[in-house]
Amino acid sequence: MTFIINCNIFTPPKMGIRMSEKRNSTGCQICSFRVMLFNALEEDELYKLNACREQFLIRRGEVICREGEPIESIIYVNQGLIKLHKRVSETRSQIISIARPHDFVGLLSVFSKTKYYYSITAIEDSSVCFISKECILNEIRSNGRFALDIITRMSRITDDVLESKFALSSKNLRGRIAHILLDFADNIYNSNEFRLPVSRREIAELIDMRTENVIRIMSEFRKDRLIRINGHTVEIMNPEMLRKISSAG
Amino acid sequence: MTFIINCNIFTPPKMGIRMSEKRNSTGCQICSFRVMLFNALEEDELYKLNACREQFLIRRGEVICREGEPIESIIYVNQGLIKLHKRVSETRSQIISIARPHDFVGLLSVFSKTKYYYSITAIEDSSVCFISKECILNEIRSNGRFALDIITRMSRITDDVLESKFALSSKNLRGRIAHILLDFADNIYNSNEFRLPVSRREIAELIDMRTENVIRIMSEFRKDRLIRINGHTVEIMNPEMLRKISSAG
DNA sequence: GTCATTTTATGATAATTATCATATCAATAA
DNA sequence: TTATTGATATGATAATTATCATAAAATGAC
Repeated sequence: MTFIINCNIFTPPKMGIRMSEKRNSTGCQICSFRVMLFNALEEDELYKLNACREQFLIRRGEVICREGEPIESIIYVNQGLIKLHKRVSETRSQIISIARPHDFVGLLSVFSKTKYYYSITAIEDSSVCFISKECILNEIRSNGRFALDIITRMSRITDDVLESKFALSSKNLRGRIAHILLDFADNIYNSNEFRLPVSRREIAELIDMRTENVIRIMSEFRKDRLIRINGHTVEIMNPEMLRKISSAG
Repeated sequence: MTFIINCNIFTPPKMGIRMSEKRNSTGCQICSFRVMLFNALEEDELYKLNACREQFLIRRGEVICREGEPIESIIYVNQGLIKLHKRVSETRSQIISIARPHDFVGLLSVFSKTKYYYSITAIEDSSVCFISKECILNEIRSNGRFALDIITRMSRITDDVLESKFALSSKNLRGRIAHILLDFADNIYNSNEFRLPVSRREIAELIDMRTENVIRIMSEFRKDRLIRINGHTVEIMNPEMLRKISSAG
């Protein structure tokens, strides 16, 4: 519990699960983070890093870390979706990215900065691991294979954010909506039917649009039978056309 | 010369300078890349990495690497300015970033990808060092302090690109011009008077605008006495107002 | 279940930005 | 030096997007 004090987790009662059996093979199986590290670490290194790790259940809407807070952990998503977001003005925010299962939460700036320049909030009920940044830095210093693995994995996250951002900036509004719907379908849910985890406002914040226009264009897509909307569930009916709209954008 | 074959450098005659005296202290002084590494490497590691390095003079406008080419080097700028750019359509390109002296050229994707997803071109006559990616990866594997240094330095570049991109996307057109002029003044030239190294079209590609609007707004800023333009030289006459325009964006 | 707040939906209007057109100037190559 | 191309400049118009307004539906707290 030593590092968790510096991160504001609000909901009492805390539903944290302390991994009390550090060598328990049952724990080993259910924790994808541990599995992920398996290749780059020796058993004792795995043990050492695991000792710096805490796993928590986070409720939908809970703020995990706020902009300006010191970065003392690397956060990994076992389950759920997490948004990185930044306030732009009194009334506007941007969502930088959505971290999905088996992603690290955050960008590589966690290594070059001491404070978060964004906030982190759970979009849906999630299970995350907090790993002490200091422990990771120590491991990097003494294990180059681990260093490379971390660079590769975390740079992939940052790359995706960057590529998506550049792609979106050359699209018109319809192209952006098409892009984000296809992203959800192809990269998060692997299905053309999914429960949209974010509101129209959050979509707007993710793709740099006004909420009204998100609402409007999704209605239009529904009217044109490109998608079907039933409550929070969206089904893509015409993926080819959506792809065309996205790339023409 | 073994790794340079895989990167298209076109201009004959090649003005490359081969660092023939690998332990020559004169060479050590003029190469900022070598100075940069000093803290993280032992002498023999420095020697080893230096053996994988080639320094070149690149002419303004020369393409250093093209989108789709394999990534086999890490590129470092000793002198000059280098743009990372990507074609969006037949007629449109985006400039991802401009690398300045003492920067690495490229993003952290060089570690997670095998091919460049952007092209690299010299904006002005430049001196760059190509360091074999394989050598760097080997060094990372065996030297955690170096790994950490590389992560930190290269992630800073990627961070800057990301932060700038997000900042720009919430600004209007005037705010973007103000932002980029201040960026040149504060972060590249450290002076309110500088020779603009890029055309209006390139500025447009850098900040997601149409060329005509870049021209128009710079003319307007000149008419309003916020800047003075004389040939390629720009002088910021009213930095406070530019800052206000940039943040109001 | 009630109530307050937020979200979704739609219409109208205003502002911003892109596109098209024309002309002049500057840079480059032969 | 000359011809060509690209860059800069400006005007007019069209398209896109934001903003403002109103209303209905959904959500969350008590």
